[in-house]
Amino acid sequence: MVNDPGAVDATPARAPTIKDVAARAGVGIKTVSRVLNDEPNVRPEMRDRVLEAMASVEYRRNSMASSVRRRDQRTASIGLVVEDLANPFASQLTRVVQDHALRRRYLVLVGSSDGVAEREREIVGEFCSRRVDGLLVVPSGTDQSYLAAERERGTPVVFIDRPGKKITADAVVSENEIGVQQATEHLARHGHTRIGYLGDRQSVHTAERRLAGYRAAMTELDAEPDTGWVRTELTDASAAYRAATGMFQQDDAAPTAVVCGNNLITVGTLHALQALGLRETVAVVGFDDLDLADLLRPALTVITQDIEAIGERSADQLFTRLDNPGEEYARVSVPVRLVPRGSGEIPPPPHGEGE
Amino acid sequence: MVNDPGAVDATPARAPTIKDVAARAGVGIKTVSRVLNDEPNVRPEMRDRVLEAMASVEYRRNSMASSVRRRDQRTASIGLVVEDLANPFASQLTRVVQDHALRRRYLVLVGSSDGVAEREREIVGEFCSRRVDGLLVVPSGTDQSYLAAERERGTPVVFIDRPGKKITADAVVSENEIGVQQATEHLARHGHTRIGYLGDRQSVHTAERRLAGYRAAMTELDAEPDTGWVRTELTDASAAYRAATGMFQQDDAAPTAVVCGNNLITVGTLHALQALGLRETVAVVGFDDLDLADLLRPALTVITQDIEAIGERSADQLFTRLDNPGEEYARVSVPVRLVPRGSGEIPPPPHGEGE
DNA sequence: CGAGCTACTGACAACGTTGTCGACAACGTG
DNA sequence: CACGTTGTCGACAACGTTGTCAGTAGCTCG
Repeated sequence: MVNDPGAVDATPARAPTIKDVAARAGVGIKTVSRVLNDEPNVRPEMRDRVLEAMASVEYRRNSMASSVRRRDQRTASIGLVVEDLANPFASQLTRVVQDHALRRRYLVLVGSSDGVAEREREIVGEFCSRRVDGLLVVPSGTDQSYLAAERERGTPVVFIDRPGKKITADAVVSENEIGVQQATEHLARHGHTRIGYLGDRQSVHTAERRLAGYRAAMTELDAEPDTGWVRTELTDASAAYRAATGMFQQDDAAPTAVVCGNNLITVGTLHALQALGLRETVAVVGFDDLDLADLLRPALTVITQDIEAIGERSADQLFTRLDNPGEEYARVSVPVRLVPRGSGEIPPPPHGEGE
Repeated sequence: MVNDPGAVDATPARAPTIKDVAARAGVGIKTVSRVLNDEPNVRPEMRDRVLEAMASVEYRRNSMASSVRRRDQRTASIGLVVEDLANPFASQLTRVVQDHALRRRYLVLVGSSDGVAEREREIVGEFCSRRVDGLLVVPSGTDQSYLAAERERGTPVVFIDRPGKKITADAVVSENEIGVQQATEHLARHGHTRIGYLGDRQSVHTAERRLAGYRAAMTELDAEPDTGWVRTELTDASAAYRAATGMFQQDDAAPTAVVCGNNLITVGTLHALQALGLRETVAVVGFDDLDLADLLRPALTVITQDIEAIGERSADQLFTRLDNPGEEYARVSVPVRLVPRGSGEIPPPPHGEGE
């Protein structure tokens, strides 16, 4: 079918190379290369001839070939592995990282692991095969030791959102524990003692820290939580919906306030409260902001992570490590912020408390 | 495997090549290459030796070098240019495209143009310099003719969300006009005749189509809209907030329902209605879904784009064009869907209509 | 005038891979 | 046995670029 004689294919569809440019400008290929890389010792007249030739054939450097040949093999790209790019946290993070990388003329490759360890490895493998200069990873699963091999071969790694397991490396994390602790104390300050917590799988580092924050606050308040007030292992909104429904249907023992461990859980919980007609009765603080949080009634009180800072710090960390590899590994903590909007300031019902 | 923390610098941080693998396996480099590419005519015994050698040095193919040498220069990557990756529409689209690309073992590079034509060109240039096999572009500005050059050199282009200007090419777009027309008719069916419209810049193709849908519906309803009922050129939520505030403060001439041309405008409008205490009085239909739309009260009625379909169709379109370049350019229309949730079903106030 | 510099230029090797081709062995066929 | 065929393998060239180095011209300096 390719041998169709009728096919009009005058253009060989081949991209021009420095050879073409050199021929057209009547110079050697090295001179073209020099102009391309802004190297010194090129007569301005020559430079102009080359630039003109480049423009006339619409030359585009082949950066593949370039980085194969380069001494340092640098590709001016970094890889970012997130859980799910469709999640606002991930996409905003990606955007921030891209902007910071772009400032140094770096490109960012992104992949979604869906929280599956094997996918994470595949994506990392793919990135390394493209010889990214560094990796930013939101780690999943129980073992990131495989990254040590990549690091030894010259690809530094910075973990984001939670530290990698079975490996020491740079990490940029939010102050999860402090955030949830503050949220719980915030509810307590508004009169609550019966405070519940809904969280993700304890195997996820952030979830574990957040629950710890809740526990710390409760202990400090001398309010030993009822076992029915804490539910974990909630992996999505519908699981949270069911858990919240169960929690608030306990007639006598239901909490009067609840902290939600992440935004999916917040959404599920709000739906549950809506269905039970308790939206204006039960106080809610969510972890992670939501787009329309301030349009809800009552508007949603949240603990927000500083995504801007997380992205910036992790990109910076990676670039400094690229520049000087020998340094000690650092763990960077990024503060979180409580944003009161209404739902977290609902007082407990006036009638006497049980327990 | 190697748990020796004392062994430092045995490896000079150089990634192993097929040469290393070949030496270790005691075979020629070509045989390694054959194993790598699953080419036939390799004795199973040889294959095993090579695979073992690869594993023992943790070999990772250098796909840069590979695509430089390959006959077709294919890099197994495509470039996607969106307006802003932090926007849910863009990030969901990216996710869908990535999933579809991954199925064919393609990687997706993403860039945010911020709607700036020059940024778009820069990103496209960067992608082409990395020799992506194809481009998916949400076009900005008034001229995409520069892409013709890339196409002639073998990089096909598919436009998403709106067609490129000053160039004919494949495009995958939503049925914007029909969507807004249906939204307007939906409001009319619920008794409204005084229906307003808030839209983005008319220079944006989708915004232009959407306003056309509104106009078509209004004409069909014999309801010539008051000039105060249509505001365009709203570029962000705060502009929409001001426009909506102005629109609904016209005591006598205010509309009883409004269609919002995109999700930023919807957010601004909802804030304005909230501030004016009209949330439960004025009917609202938004274009594009919002994360918490169903948690609002009244829940938000929207026209949603089928992002899944858009991503899938555009990826498919690009891949078919990669496989057989000669085809006619196609414009694919993806249907939109009206999701009634409450805010679009609010009836007009009972007292007599003006006009 | 020659020696020694500096600025400039291009021929050529090299990067890690894939494409081409020829060598060689094992096989079936006549 | 001669012969072609098939399967297997590696030496080498080539991709588009950058690194090395030698060469040339023009200059200064003694």
